[in-house]
Amino acid sequence: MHYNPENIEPKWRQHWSEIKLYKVDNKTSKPKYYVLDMFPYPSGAGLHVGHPLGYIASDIFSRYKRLKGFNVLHPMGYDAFGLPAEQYAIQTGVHPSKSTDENISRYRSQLDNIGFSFDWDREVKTSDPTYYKWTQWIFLQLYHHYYDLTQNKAVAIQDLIEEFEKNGNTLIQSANSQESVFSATEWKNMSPKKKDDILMNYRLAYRKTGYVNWCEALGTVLANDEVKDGLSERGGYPVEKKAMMQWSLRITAYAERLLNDLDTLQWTDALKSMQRNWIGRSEGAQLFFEIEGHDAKIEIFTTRPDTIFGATYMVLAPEHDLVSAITSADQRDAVLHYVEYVSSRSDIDRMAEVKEVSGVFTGAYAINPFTNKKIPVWLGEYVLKDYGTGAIMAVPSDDERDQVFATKFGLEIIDVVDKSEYPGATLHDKTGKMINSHFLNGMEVKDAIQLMNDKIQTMGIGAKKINYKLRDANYSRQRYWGEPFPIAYDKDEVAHALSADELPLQLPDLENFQPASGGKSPLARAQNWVHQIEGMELETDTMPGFAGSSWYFLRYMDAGNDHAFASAEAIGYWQDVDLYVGGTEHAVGHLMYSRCWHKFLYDLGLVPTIEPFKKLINQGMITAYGYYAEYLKFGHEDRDAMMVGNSKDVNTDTLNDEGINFTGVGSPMRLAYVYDYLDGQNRLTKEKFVEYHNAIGKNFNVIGDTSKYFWVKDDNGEEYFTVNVVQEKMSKSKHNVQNPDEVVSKYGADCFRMYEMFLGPIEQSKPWDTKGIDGVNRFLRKYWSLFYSDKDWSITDSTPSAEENKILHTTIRKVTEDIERFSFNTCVSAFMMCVNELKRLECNKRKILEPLNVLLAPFAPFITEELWQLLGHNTSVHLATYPEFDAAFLIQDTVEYPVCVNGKKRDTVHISSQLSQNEIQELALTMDNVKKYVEGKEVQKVIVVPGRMINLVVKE
RNA sequence: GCCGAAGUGGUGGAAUUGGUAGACACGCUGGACUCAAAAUCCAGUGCUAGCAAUAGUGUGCGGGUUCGAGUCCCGCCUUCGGUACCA
Repeated sequence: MHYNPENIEPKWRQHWSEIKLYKVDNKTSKPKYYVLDMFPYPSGAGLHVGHPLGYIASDIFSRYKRLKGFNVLHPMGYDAFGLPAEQYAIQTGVHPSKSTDENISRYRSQLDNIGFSFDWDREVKTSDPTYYKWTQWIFLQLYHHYYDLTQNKAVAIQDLIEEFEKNGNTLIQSANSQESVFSATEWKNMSPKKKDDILMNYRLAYRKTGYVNWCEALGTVLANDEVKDGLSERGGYPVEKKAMMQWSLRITAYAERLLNDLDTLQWTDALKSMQRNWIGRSEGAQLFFEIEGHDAKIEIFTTRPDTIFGATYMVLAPEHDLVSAITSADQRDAVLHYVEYVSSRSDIDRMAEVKEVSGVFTGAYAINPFTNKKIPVWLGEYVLKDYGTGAIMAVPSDDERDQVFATKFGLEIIDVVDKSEYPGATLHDKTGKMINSHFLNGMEVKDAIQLMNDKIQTMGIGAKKINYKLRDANYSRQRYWGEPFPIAYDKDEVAHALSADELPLQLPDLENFQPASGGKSPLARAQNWVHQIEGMELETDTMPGFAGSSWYFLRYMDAGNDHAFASAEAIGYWQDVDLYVGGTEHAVGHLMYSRCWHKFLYDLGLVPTIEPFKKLINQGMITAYGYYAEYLKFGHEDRDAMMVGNSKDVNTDTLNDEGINFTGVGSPMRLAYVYDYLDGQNRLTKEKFVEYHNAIGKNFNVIGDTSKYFWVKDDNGEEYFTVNVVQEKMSKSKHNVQNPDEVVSKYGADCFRMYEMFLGPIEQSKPWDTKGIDGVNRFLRKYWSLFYSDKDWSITDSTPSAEENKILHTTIRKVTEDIERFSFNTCVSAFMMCVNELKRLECNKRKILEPLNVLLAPFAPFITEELWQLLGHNTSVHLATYPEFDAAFLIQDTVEYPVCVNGKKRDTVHISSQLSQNEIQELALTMDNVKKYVEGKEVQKVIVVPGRMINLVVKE
């Protein structure tokens, strides 16, 4: 019998599903282990070969843990709310729930095909009302709580109201955005609207003004993703920042805990440092500057109060609240113009721009509280509204960006730190001696900072403060396909929460998914839905993508529960995620939000752990090759202005002779599926281009008219242009999605699984290529042939030789170690070496092959199950016991040593492992090849690394 | 710009703690089997020179530490991910 996955795999797939082999119980005496994959967004392109990379790794680990005797929770579900389904609905009229369900069923069949050990009874779908009921419920808890800094946890808003009734807000220590102070009496006399406004400033889920990308021409709010260079990606219309009342989550209340608890996690240092930098804690001083002729003060935050004598101007973010109030009449036009310009710029553009700074003078002057000098107040796009206070004191002598700004606009620069005693120190280093700074002169920077902090406090112009780069999360989206807020507003715009028994608040059915007028969510079109509560209007915005994904790992513990997001018993048993596998693209966003929600639920006593994900592995992306031809621009009346070719090929001298100017490069043109038409140097010849265009290119908007292209002639007179090959994300729009089904139908799921692992380290990104898959396929057939010689079953019960045992136990050790460190590619190599060697020995012994079969089962679940049954078992190999490693089989009596002279290998020698270092040394010196290099020279030193190598240090 | 990661043969990659660079595969070359092909098996394969033994050289670039550096340090380059409304 020959290995034939087409026969084996469907049979076991069906059998395992029938007997619910992977069903997991919440009650068992076994130790628990929770392995989680980041759940996918079910896109219309289907699952591509990149998705399963992490799933296969986690599946191998889950199966390994099961064989080791753990009760393993390994679930899967769908992050089903999202923008693409809504856009598809706008284009086609197909309801997002319908397209999402279709995509999900496709994903499901693709996942099933690969043989994962998911317990599908625990599947979750974030867009399911039985799921988002609990997303809404958690939102309500956030709404009903504030963060108490004395207890350092979330506390019920009711307690806060009682405190206000007793003391106003004079005593309470909390995370808030309330600016004014009020007494108990004042509180009691406030209108319900006023009370609601104040409570909003304390709630963990609260409303404030936020900025969105507004596209007037499309009448809609755009995601950052949909904006390119200040224009909408669709249509190329102008986009500007627009202020809107938005829900926010007060994640900043948890900043300190999010930072400190990173230390308890087994995550990579890279990931932790990304999170630390994202939180961006800095200690400094809050400081108020008076403005000449105005009552308002400018609040700034600085980590360098010591440099205040060098603060020669101030910069406000163009969106700063004070801008319109302080702008002088003669600067008004310039300021308005500048604010309009900046509103078209993304935060990334604003931060990334270093060469060309921009700014405008407001006409106002602030007073430097220490020099009492008038300093001009400018606007600059490099100051962001949401970072710090949205205003800075600029010290051009000690900050690079301030320096560039001051130089450009001719602003005064005063040196305040002398770094001459610290050669090599940069502006970023907090070192040096203070100069030109009155009472600070001669002090070290560190001491000066401390002194200034105290001084600011005693002068009453500010205070020591800790600032975080982390910002409160914007939680509103003007979209249809997301969780509705369980919030209704009365006629005074006072927010009222729905009660828990009114949940889920379901999405209304719609036929038109276009945004409603004024950039409102499509929900505003469902007027009956909006007004379903007498005298109230429901919130029409929906929650963002991260809402449902911030707690889904808890739902898997008890997926069907209708009384709680999960029962206390289930959560008590499963506790937290032991191993989380997912992409680095989620390194900050999703992981930060999940950690925050988890800590909030911890404060409420609903989860027992302070962190949700103990250990985390980042899987790399599988990318695809993309092929591009550059658009070249020419200036010549006889030719079209745009041609396609490659700027590398353009000889500008020749062009100029012909009277054609090469004027630059436009955005490149994608040549989908062009691979088969390229030659070895990635050149596309004119002849091949025509073939390509007729067969494929014309379907992908590739221009067919060859005269529009810039052709280069090679020595043989062949005309061509060069195609650039790049690695890029797989996506439907790029037509580069590789479907795993195709690979599975050709080679089988076992082969697909092992090949994905064989491609390389799990955490590395790599392009998809099936070039090497034959090697894995050969391995599986070779493995099968150990059990079958030709047609006949050949397993015997005879006793294994020492060599056979050594091969087996070497493999057990290697594979086990490598699974534990998530190095699955080297596991596959180890299996290959093992099978190569057993094949060489014609080994067909049960005592070797049976344990090997269990060892291989997590990687190749189908072939091992088939062979397990043929070996005479009547329960699944996946319920077997992991083979034990026995070191006794690996004892070696000789060791092979490389012998090096001055670090270069000159010979190797086999030495008994019993020999002493001295004996080894003497032996090495007698070797012919060594003598050659040592002769006539002085041997200064002999280094023997036991079991590793011998090095002779020789001097001329 | 800022934060994080990666860069090793023609290709994917291995080298776990500073100790034989290129394991395991793909591809390629030659051979066996075959009427032929597929499959399978055997041998070779970093680069340069040489019939060969062998020598030199070699882990993105430039320096450094060390008996010894792919691995550690300093300075760069390129690519990828994130940058707060893609998921």
